[in-house]
Amino acid sequence: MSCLKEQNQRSLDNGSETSAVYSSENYVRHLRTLDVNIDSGDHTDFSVPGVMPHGSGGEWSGYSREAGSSRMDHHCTNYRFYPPPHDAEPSLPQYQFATHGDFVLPQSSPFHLMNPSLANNSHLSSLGGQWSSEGPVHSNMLSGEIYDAVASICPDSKDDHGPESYRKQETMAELMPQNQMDSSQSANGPLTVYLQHLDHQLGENATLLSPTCPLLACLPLGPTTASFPPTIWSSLVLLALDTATTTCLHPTFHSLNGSLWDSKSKKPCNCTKSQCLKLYCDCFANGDVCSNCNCINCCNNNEHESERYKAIKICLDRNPEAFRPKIGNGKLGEIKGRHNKGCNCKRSGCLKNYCECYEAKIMCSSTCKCVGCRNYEDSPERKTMVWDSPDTTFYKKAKCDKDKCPLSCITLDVVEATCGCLLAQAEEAEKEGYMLCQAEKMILDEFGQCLTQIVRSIFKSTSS
DNA sequence: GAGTTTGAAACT
DNA sequence: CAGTTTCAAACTC
Repeated sequence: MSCLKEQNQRSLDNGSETSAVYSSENYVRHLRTLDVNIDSGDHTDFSVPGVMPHGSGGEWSGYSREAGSSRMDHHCTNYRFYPPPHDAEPSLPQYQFATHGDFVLPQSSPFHLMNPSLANNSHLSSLGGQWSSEGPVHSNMLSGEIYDAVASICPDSKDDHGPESYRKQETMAELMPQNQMDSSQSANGPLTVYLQHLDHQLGENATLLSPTCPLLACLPLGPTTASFPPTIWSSLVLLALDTATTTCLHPTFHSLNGSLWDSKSKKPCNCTKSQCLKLYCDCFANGDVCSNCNCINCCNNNEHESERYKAIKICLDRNPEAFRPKIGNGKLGEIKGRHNKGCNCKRSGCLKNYCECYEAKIMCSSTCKCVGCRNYEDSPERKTMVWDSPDTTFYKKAKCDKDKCPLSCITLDVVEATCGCLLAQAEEAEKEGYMLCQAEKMILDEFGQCLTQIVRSIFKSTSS
């Protein structure tokens, strides 16, 4: 525990990019090496050491200690992560050290947490390292991994976690005594209320984890897994979500409770046919709701939450990285980045704003598949570009924007490290058998300490 | 401002 | 996965 905390602390201190991760994607990658088909159609379920399937209609296939094999049951779409049994020797090459670039957690997007497919793919991680038999190490997590990590803390992987127990599992609201629920809501603040409101809005049409309360249902709650108080789980997840959504993971993101960014500065869209619910719409693609736009039949607003979330889910199902910023960050301190996907320009020479690289004021890279590109380092045309000099508007603007937003130092690493600290605190509280209120206080205290350090860093960076 | 061009996203 | 269609922004006149 202390090691974990130290590690996260280091990450907070220096924003290290590499840290220990036991993630679902690593697990899935490993499964691929075992020729286990985990991407067969709409229904994906698998059963492997340490993984607890859950969902409706699925037969619990469990972990075969004898064979150590994986079996597919194509009935449900969800799975859960649990630490592998202590007596299960890691027969697999294990993997812990993962690096990744930036990712995006769309504004008010519970789907990242709810949709395990996000954890199945995307974000390449390097392999290597050792299996952590004592459970997962939570650090440097992606949003999907936060879900997995939260689920994986639960040390209880007994056989009584079959589908039946999950089917019978009540939602948090049903599970908790009313007084606890109330205090939980007030403690978790508007985000909880908002998400519950969303759950309610989605109702039976929701294609998420639970027909009743999708977000809350993704938590490992239930009569037989109650070793951890429900409010802790919810606090952790919601806190992680809240933390992520209120930081600068994406420059255009707005927090649920208000905008860190001036939405008025957002460029208005002019969509006519997409209802602003497809990635054609820049607002939607950037995780923004439309405001002051010129769009027609817009559904990308708070009045159409349900449609909006369904659209988000469709996009994420199609491409888990759909809302990832197209321009990845460069190295620390650099202004320029790199187009994650690369452009495919054919006629513009990548010297017009049709080109996403050019539009982002960056050079094309090996990732691009453009034809006749003139947007490269030594291109004569590029050398005359207005944004090529540090004295140009672009550079001035970039610096200005950075100065304007001291929160830009809240990087993904910092968010992840914070989440890691909170999870570590939760683990410790559980281990020590603290009462619910004590555990909550510990986590909140930890969060306060994290925030203090972040604020210190901000003051440090802005004063220098 | 209307029409054209362009390339990303969506679809088949 | 490649080809085609749809879409909205960028561009031109």
